[in-house]
This record gives sequence, structure tokens and C-alpha cells, in this order.
Amino acid sequence: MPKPAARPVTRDPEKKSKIILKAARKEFASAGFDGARVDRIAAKSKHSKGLIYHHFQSKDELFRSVLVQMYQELSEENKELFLEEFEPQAGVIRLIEHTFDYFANNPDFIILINAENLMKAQHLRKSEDVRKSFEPLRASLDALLKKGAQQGIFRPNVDSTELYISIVALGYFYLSNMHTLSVVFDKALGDEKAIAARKQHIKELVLGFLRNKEPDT
Amino acid sequence: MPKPAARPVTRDPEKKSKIILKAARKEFASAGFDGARVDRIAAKSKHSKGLIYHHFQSKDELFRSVLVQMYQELSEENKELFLEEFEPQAGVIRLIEHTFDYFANNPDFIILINAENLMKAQHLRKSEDVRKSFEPLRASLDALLKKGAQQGIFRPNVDSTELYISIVALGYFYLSNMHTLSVVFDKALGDEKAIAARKQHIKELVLGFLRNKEPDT
Amino acid sequence: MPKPAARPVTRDPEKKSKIILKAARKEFASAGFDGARVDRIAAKSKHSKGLIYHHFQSKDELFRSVLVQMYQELSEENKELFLEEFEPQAGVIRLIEHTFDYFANNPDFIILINAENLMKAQHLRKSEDVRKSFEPLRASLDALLKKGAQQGIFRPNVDSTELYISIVALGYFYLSNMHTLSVVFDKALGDEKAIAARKQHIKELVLGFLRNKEPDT
Amino acid sequence: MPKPAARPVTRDPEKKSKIILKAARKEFASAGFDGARVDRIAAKSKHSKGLIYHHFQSKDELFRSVLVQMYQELSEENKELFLEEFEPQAGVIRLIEHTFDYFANNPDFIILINAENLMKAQHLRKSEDVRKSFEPLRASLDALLKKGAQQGIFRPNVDSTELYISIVALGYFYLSNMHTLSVVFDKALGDEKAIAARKQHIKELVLGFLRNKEPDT
DNA sequence: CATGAATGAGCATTCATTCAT
DNA sequence: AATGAATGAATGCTCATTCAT
Repeated sequence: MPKPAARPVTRDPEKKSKIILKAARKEFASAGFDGARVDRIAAKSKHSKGLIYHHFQSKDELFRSVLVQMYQELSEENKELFLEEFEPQAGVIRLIEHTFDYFANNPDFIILINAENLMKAQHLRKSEDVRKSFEPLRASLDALLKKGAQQGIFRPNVDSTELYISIVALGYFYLSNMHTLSVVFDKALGDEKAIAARKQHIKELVLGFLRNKEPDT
Repeated sequence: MPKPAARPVTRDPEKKSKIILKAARKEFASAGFDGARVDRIAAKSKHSKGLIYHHFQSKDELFRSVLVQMYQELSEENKELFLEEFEPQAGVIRLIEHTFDYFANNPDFIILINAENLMKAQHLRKSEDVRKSFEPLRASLDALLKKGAQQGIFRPNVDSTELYISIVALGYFYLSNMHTLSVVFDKALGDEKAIAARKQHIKELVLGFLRNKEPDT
Repeated sequence: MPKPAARPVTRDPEKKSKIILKAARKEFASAGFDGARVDRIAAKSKHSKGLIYHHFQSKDELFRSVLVQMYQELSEENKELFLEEFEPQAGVIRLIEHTFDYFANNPDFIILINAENLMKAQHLRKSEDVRKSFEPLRASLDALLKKGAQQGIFRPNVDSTELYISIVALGYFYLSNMHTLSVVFDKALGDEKAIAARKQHIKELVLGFLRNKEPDT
Repeated sequence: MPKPAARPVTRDPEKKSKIILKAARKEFASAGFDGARVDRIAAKSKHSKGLIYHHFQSKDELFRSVLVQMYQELSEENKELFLEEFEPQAGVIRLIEHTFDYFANNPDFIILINAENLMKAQHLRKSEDVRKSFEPLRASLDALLKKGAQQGIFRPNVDSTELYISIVALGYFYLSNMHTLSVVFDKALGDEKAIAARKQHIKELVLGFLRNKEPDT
């Protein structure tokens, strides 16, 4: 005998919170923090402004919740990478590709992070669960770099934090600044071909660096 | 005989425009476009709001003027680099250092560019004099890369646009996202030592890549 | 045999009502009617807003209940005075002291009554049980005044209602307007000494008047 | 040749400020501070809310301005009393009548002062020009009391501040609490006859006290 | 009886822009 | 050219009250 389908409850605060959060994410991502309008979040989520303030206490708190949620999602995704199970070079390539693709597929992320940096990370600093959230990934990359150095494939003594920031930077900046770059270089950086070329360049740059074992002069 | 009306020396529209522009730059840099207040620009510049609207026609136009001015300043600075006069490796190092230092010393620039990207470069697109403004620098770098390849120092066929974007990205992203990165890596990225280390890492990364002439596998 | 549903002892509506009423009194007394917040009453009483609306029907009705309760308490206290049992002068002194002390010890009362007057006594007017609630006291004072006149101690023909209002006024106004008076007289009217002096002044004023049997000129 | 009538200027900030102030006074007086609505003040004054905030910076500041204006008006009126020029008894009567009439004719004053006391005089305390504003009147009354004592008409050693507070209290309280008093005494205290009787009672009370030179027992 | 989610009208305040002078 | 008064549409937020559970 099948369990009767759970009657769709009208009062489902958690679900409504999620819908609001999703709408907020869209709104913040389309206009930044100051440009975002609580009214529009209410309209997008089809809930009243009052409800938004009932669940979240302020626009700031709502923004913080969106940020925390996004970082948690990214952390989840990063967990699924299983970098340790790959050979050094394959692992690094995997990380580069995944990182680039993640930002390419989540343009909201970039805008929200830029907004948070404009505000000097005041929301993130209050979010204990986000602190050190990249430590696992950094440790995995570190292991990969050490293994590569032992195998004589990679140069030794590469700082994993610096390298990870570089891997992110090379994709993030391109995507984040695509609009102004397209103007000053008078070139459409947003089309598929350009993006593929960029990805390729990043891989070559990072691996070219790692695989160069000659001492610097 | 009527006294000729003494032309008041203080009435110097161009000077006032510059003062307003400077105040606007500070204000936009401290809060982004939406966060900036015309009132505060008036207060900072010690001129009336009316005058601001007299010289510039709107907040958008004022922002555009600030942007154009900043890009022109950067172009001026880049002209002074004389990259062609340097040996390939020295030239690239010079470019990397100058680029990093420029952003480090002009944090306003980063915020303004981020703001403009949030608005999809709508102001810059209207500014004909900014289009292709990086072409000279790109050409210089291109020459440097070709010379380096000919000398057997650098790998061949490196795209100068991609590489320049990478050089910018590696510094810009670090400085732009310092606040959030400091939280998620639980590390003070803003102190002098960290910044020096970052600069060193960028040089190693780019040169390690350029000087690696082995074919990729 | 089914267990009889244990009636939860904590479910004691009347007790809860009293707790709510007490919290409401504090809240109304600290901010007036418009400044009072139902949310804060809920928080102070540790009960839900829903319960407040279940027992009382509206903020107005809650306010009315608080008022009625306060007037009833005052009536109770006044009953305990037994003015008739005192000699005229002693009785009047007793009334003056008790009245002053009551307001001094119940500052809430003053604020609530002021709030009700701001609203033109709209709540009190609906409260039949408060009407004429001062009649017993007035009658007692009247008897006292008559007895004093007969004994040749007090001047004759003093209106007991006017005199009672005066006795209240002389203390109430001082306590109610202490804050503004302290500013315009640049003197701390709230300290113990000043209050004792006030009380003394009131006694002298009222008794000086009553005991002056010369005709006015 | 007559001066041409000053062309009624559209832009007359001071006049507009006064109109706003007048509207604010009415609104605050009809609902207290919390009950007052800036929208209604705008509507009453026929000016935009923006203008109100342009001239006054906040609802609080607007309220403060209203209070200061009212106290200044009262001070002006009190200056016109010229108490020193009267014989002691006539002077005191003049003060009592004027004080009572002032409050009776300016019911707004009472509500505003009550509102300010509810807020613990926070606005008045910031208004340096109101501090000690009753000192001249107090001094005049003091002179009157001393002269009366010397002439053997008044009792000696009466504290002028206490007496002035009493004179105010006896009228103010009656007018301020008329609504609730009317209910609890079940008597219309607001009609002309009752008010005239009250005024008479106050005069008798105060003069009866002052003219009683017997020592208290 | 009791909870707290949900609403919507409303509130003080802001702000880019216009305009009279 | 220059000022600052003036506007009105918004903006984030509040709050008494209702209602589903």
C-alpha cells in the first residue's frame, strides 16, 4: 500500500525561505547590493516583503544568507572533485577546468563576491561556517603538488595557496571583467571560441609553470 | 567712466570640473555606483549639487567621465614603460611589476572597473576614446614575446592578449578579492609580506611558463 | 480503561492574562500608546502575540484593560485610607501624603493617564466600572472639610472636588513634568531632597489655604 | 510715490519653514510624537515631505524646533507681564490668571510638553536656548513675594520656584487631564462655567495660602 | 488554548534631478 | 556660471492584525 503523497502544505516556512533566497540571489546578482531592491525580491519570490523581514532580519542579513549558501554549494562541489585520486598532472588539469567552468556557469557568484568585497567582506566575516572553507581543497592541491614534485614532474616548493588563487584569478578575472576588457581590447571575449581559448591558455600557463623545473634566473 | 567688472579669478570652470571629478572618483571608489551619493560628491568637492549637474549632466555621465579619466591616466603611465627598449625577460618583468604596483597603488581603479562591469560596461561603451586603448601596450608585449622566442628564451606562439590579461588577472584579482579571500583562507592577505610574496609568485608563474620550451603533453 | 487526559497545570488562562497585562503595563508606560509594541509585550510576557490577541482583542482593548486595572488598584488603596476616622487636619494631611506617594511610587500610572488623555479618554469612557470611581474618596474629603469648618479650623464652603483635583495636581504635575521642568528651571527636581521639599510645600499650601479663615479681598 | 508692493516671491524658504512648523505643531499636538505622521504634516503644510527633511533633518529635529518655538513664544508673553510694576497681591493674581489663560488658550502646548516628558525631555535638553528660560519670571515672582512679606500681606519665606510650579500645576493638570477626570468624577469639566470655577478656586487657594500668616501647626 | 507564519498598509527617510533666482 | 530650495518616486523597514495549523 503506497504512502499517500504528502499533502502539499500551504504553510511551509523552509520552502518559502528557499524561494526567497533564490530570488534574492538573482536580484543581488543583477544589481549588486546597493542596486538590489527588496521590493523586487518580494515580487520575484511572490512573497510579501513582510515575510522576507520575518525570516531574514534585514537586507544585509538576507545578503549574508545568500553568500553563505553560495559558498556552501561551492564547497559541496569541490568535495566531489576527489583530487587525491588523480595523478598530479591530471589532478591539476581537473582542478583548473572545474574551477573555470564553475565560474563560467555561475556568473552570479562573481557578482556577489565582488559586491561583498566592495563592502570589505563585512557579511562573510560574521559567518563562522565560511571561514577556512577552502582549506580542504587547498590541502588536496598541496598533496598533488608534493606528489608531482616527488615524481619529478612538477617544480618543487610551489605554494598551494598562491597557486590556487592564481588558478581562480585567471578564470574569474576574465569572466568578471569581460565587459570592460571587450571594450579596451575591442574584441568579443564572451563568445564560445574566445572562452575555450582562454581556458586553454590557463591550462598551458599553469602547467607550463609547474612543469618547468629549471631554476629561475 | 564705469569700472569694468572685475572678472572673478575664482570662477575657473575647468579647475572646478577637475575638483568635482576628483571628489567623484573618491566617492564612487568608496561605495560603488549605486552606493555613491551626489550629495557627498558635492560636499567633498565643496561645490553645489547644481554645479555638478551643470558640468556633468547626470550621475551616469559623471561616472563615465571618471572612468575615462582613469583609463587615460593608465594609458599615459603605460606609455612611459618603453617596453621595446628592454630585453625580453627584463621587459616582461618590468610589465608585471608595473602592472601589479599600479593596481596596488590605485585601489580606486579596481572598484570603479568592477562597478562598470556590474553595469556591463555601459558607460565605457559610449566612450570612443577608450576603445582599443590597450592596443599599444599589447603590441609592445607582442614584440617582446616574439623577440624572446627568436632568441630561444621564450616559448613560441604565445598570445599576447591572453598573456596580458593573465598578468593583470593575477594581481587584480588578488587585490580586488583580498577581503573575501582573507576570510575563506583565514589568512591576512593584505599585509606587506603577503603582498610581496604574491608579486614574487606572479613573476615566477609567468616567467616559468614563458621560459618552459618543452612541448605540453 | 483510557487514561484521562491530564489537564496541564501550566495552562492557566487567567494567570497568563495577568502576566500579559503586567507586561503590557510596562510597555505602555515606557513608550505611551503609539510607541508601545505588541511584539515587545509578547516578548516581555514570554507569550505569543497570538495569545495576546486571543485574550484581548486589540491593542486598544489591551490598553483599556490595563487602565481599568490601574484605576481599580487605586480605588482599593483609597478605600484603605479611612479618612472619616481622622480629625480634619490629620485627615487632609493623610490624603495629601498618600496621594503624592502613590504617584511617586507608581510612575507608570502617570504616563498611562497622560496617554489616555491624549486620546481624549476614549478607552475609559467605555469602561463603566471606572465611572465615578472617585466618588467615595470625594465624599470622605467633603465630610472632613465640613467637620473642619464646623470646628472652626477650616474655612467654610470649600468645594471638595476642586480641592481634591488640586491635591492631585500639585503632586502629579511635578512628577509628570519633572523632565522638562528640570531643564527650564535648570535644577534637578528628581532627587530625594527636592521631592521631599515638594511634598512639604504641597502640605503647607493646602493647609495654609484651608486654615486661613479671613475673607478674601 | 508708493513703494511697489513686494512681489510675492515663490522661493521664500523662511516663510515655508514657518508654515511647516505650524503644521507640525498641529500634528504633534493632535497625536503626540509617535502618533504624528510626517505625511500629514506635509499635507497640512502643502509642502513636500522632501522639503520638510531639507529644512529640518528628522522628525525629532522638527519636533525639537516646534518645542523651542513654543517656549520662546511663552517667554515673550511672560516678558509682557511686567509683574514688578504691580502691588504684590495684584501681581500674583495677574500671574495666576495669565498662566491659566495661556494654557487654556494653547491646548497644543500641554500635549507637546507631555509628549516631551514621555521622552524624558531628550529634545529640550539639546536646546541650549530653552535652558533657564523661566528664570526671569521666577525672579519677578520672587521679588513680589518678598515685597508682600515686607508689607506684612504675605507669609514670609515662600519658595518662588515651588510656588510657580504650583500655580502652573493647578491649571495645567486640570486642562491636561480634563478627559479622564471628567469620567472618574462623572462631571463635564470642560464647560465654561466649570473652567471659570476652577480659575477662581486656584486664585483662592494660592492667595489663601499666601495671606495666611499664622504659623503652621 | 496556543503558536508563529504571513500580510499589507504604512512609515520615516533618501536621493537623483530640476528649477527659480 | 552658480546656488540651494524643492520635488516625488522610491526604499528599507515596521507593525497591528489575521490565519493555518
